Amino acid sequence: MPPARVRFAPSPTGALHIGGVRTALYNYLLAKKTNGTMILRIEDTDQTRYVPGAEEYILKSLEWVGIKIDEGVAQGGPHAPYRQSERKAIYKQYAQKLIDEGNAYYAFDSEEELEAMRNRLKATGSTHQQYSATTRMMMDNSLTLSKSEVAQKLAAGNPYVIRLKVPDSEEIELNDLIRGEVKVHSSQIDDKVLMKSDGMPTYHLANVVDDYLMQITHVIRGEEWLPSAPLHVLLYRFLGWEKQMPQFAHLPLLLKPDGNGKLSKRDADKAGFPLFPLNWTDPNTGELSKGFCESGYLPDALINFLAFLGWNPGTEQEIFSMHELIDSFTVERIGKAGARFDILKAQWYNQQYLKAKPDDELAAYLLAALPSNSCSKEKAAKICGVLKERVTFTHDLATQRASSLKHLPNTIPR
RNA sequence: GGUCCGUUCGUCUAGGGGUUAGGACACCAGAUUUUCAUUCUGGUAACACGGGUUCGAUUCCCGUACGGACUACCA
Repeated sequence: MPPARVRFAPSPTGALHIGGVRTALYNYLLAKKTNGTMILRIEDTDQTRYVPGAEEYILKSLEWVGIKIDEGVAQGGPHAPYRQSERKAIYKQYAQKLIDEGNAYYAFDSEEELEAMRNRLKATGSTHQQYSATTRMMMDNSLTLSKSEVAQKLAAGNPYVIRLKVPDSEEIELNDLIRGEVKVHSSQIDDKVLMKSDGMPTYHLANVVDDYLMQITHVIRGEEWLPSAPLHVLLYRFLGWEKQMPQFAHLPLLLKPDGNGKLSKRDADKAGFPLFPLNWTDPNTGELSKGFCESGYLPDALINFLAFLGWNPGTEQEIFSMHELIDSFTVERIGKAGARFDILKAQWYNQQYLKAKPDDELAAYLLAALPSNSCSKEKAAKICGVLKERVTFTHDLATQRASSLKHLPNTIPR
């Protein structure tokens, strides 16, 4: 397989969800498997949702779990900048091209007008209330306005968005590596906003432009993007990039441990397990969310557990180092169905990894929990050597000490 | 509501037209361990339902049910 160029493209709106870590992991595994490149791109086109510190948090989290970035905001690369807010001019240019070639148009409708349109449609019993081929000619845009009216509005600085002109009747097909052929009729897709009135692109435009420019070969992302994938196919076509279009792989979602639905912060809190790699304090609410790291999980155990949520090697081996994962990974073996998040299994993995760790490595965890200089390195390693058989979390090394030690042979230091 | 996606033990999953449907977590029982933990052995437990196709379907096709995602100037 030729070297893959893949990207993980989170938006800095808060802590990195564990599902995002898995998405990053699968991307990383494919990159390393093919001797390819792992790219980190920050999708910060929504200024209203920007959360300070989130980008640094994402970087630190990926580093902690052992996902190394080849190109990205921190290390740069041939396609810099890797932050979308710094690439505004690029998107504008392609949006213009789409307009010039008749594949996109200016729309001046206010929020109230859009709302009114939806209500009107709803009243007639229409199944979907969309800005689309059936409604666009009733709206305030460069398709309905004369050339001079449009020029005038533009010159006057009236707020506008740029919308994609979706063909009214056409079957759009795409081949997903996980799901096979997926077909969607263009009448089901609305005239998505490509450029917002603040001059920023939406995800749809930015993602297609960047993936093309950065020569991405595989787009591995969450299933929530599957419905809009045909729209992206349309964009590749209109931009003349169909031949360079990356291959798509839409990952099944991580589900709640009990019942159904997307795994959320709330479920994690309820069940008493972390949902983020590292501790995260929301800068707005001041609320602290626990991380796997601070909860006593080892990064390689977490990775092993996560890899197996939706993927398996087809053998009966359960314990895989990152290196082994890279060796045996293929996108073809990713499952189609969502996987429930079973924290008990994560704990089992953690215990297995803890047991397998060298004593002196474990000693660092114990020492960190003890008052400084209260215990020598050698002594700590010895204690860990005995304790590691009976603990699940790194912090158990310190807390289990007193209660367990009295049952142990006298040969080890107290 | 509409569109799309999905469905094998409680959970993660292997498998695939003819199998005792395999493994792991969890659970239960026993053994080892001066208690606990570890370890070992064994056990309970699954092809959502209905129609086709076929000599034969859990596996292929079509429906149904159920679940999920999407349906923003959010990603």
